[in-house]
Amino acid sequence: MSKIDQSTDLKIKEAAKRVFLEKGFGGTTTRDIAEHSDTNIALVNYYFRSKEKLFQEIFLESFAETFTPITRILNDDLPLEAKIYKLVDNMTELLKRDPLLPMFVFSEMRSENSKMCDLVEGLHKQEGNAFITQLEAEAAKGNIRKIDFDQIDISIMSMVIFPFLSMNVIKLKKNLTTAEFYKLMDDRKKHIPEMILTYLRHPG
Amino acid sequence: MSKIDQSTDLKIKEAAKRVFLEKGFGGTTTRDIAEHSDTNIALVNYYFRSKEKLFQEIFLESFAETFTPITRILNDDLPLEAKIYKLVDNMTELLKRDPLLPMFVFSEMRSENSKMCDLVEGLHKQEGNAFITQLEAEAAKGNIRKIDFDQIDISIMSMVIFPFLSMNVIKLKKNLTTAEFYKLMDDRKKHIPEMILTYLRHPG
DNA sequence: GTCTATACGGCGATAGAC
DNA sequence: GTCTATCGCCGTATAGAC
Repeated sequence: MSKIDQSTDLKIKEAAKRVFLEKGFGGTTTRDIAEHSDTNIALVNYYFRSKEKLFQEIFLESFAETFTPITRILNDDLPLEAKIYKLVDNMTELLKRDPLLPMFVFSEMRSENSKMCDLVEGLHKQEGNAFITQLEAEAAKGNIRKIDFDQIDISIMSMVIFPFLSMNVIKLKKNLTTAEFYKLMDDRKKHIPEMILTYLRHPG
Repeated sequence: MSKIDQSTDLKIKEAAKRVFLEKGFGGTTTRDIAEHSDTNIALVNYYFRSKEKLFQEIFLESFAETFTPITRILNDDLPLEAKIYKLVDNMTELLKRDPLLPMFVFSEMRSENSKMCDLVEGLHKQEGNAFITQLEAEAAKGNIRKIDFDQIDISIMSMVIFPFLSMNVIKLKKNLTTAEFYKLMDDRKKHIPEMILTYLRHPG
């Protein structure tokens, strides 16, 4: 289907996603969405009943879009080293395509009593974490040091995702163009796994 | 000065900061601020002329509050290992006191053409980075491996700050209370420097 | 399904009394 | 400096014609 004559509801949803990702729920108006989708306010409400409903739909999709690839790779049947390289590579590519995605998700979950927290809570009640299990198995075999592997989990996600959240600060501080920033992110595909693996393999 | 009878402008500013940090600019109303400061809308506008002006004042202070401690420690005259430990420790304590600070700063700078980006740009035009210089000196002496040290800079900040940005997601995923989460953050005061130093000292 | 017109409330901001 | 009352605008949402 061509981008021009796609169905109205899809046109609205895609425009809404763009605007919500940039400005968040509070900063976005239904008028914004109507204009960006080349429709009008009445149509937005016709298809999605309210700004709130439209937002929730997009938020949940964005949340899944952010975390499904991670979960999938973490549960893949791959040797530790390959898994870490693959995880960092895939996540980085995802974030390069959609750099505003994590800021959108996290900033809408900033408040502990945010509706989004409740919304997400229903989704994934501990869908298991094969990665932690795998690390523990390697540690039992004596291949890596034995530590609290939640820290490793958190550290990998931090090093991959945070630079995109703080993209504008980094660009200002280090005086980078967008292209240079992305180059730096590409270099991290080697840097991050090397750091993690060096640490894990080094005797505690 | 007691918290009860502090000056009106301060009362408003502190309340505004609390509300802005939780809900951002778009999610906050002048009425919110008036209620939380136990005053009224007229007074808010009397002291700060507009919601926008009040916000900018608070944003700039929050930005400084976030990055001044970092810059100060990075420019301290300390051996590498001690500097990294101190940096991680101080930052973690700052974030435990004020966990919403980084989300506030980064989410208001999410858009490349955000007014906040321009505002910040005027502040610190490359105030020098003694930390990178120090790393390069150590590398020249052969004490640590020679790499792009911007990556180290970014990785440390990521590992310290990101967990607080994603606090609510982590708490959901790992089923943690706030106290347990903070305990995890305390443990990172050892984990992060160990990871960084192990990597740096390991021959490339 | 799509549009125009409009209802209705909440928003930021100010006027004017005290 | 502080308050009440109010203005004018813009937000979401809907009614009703086509």
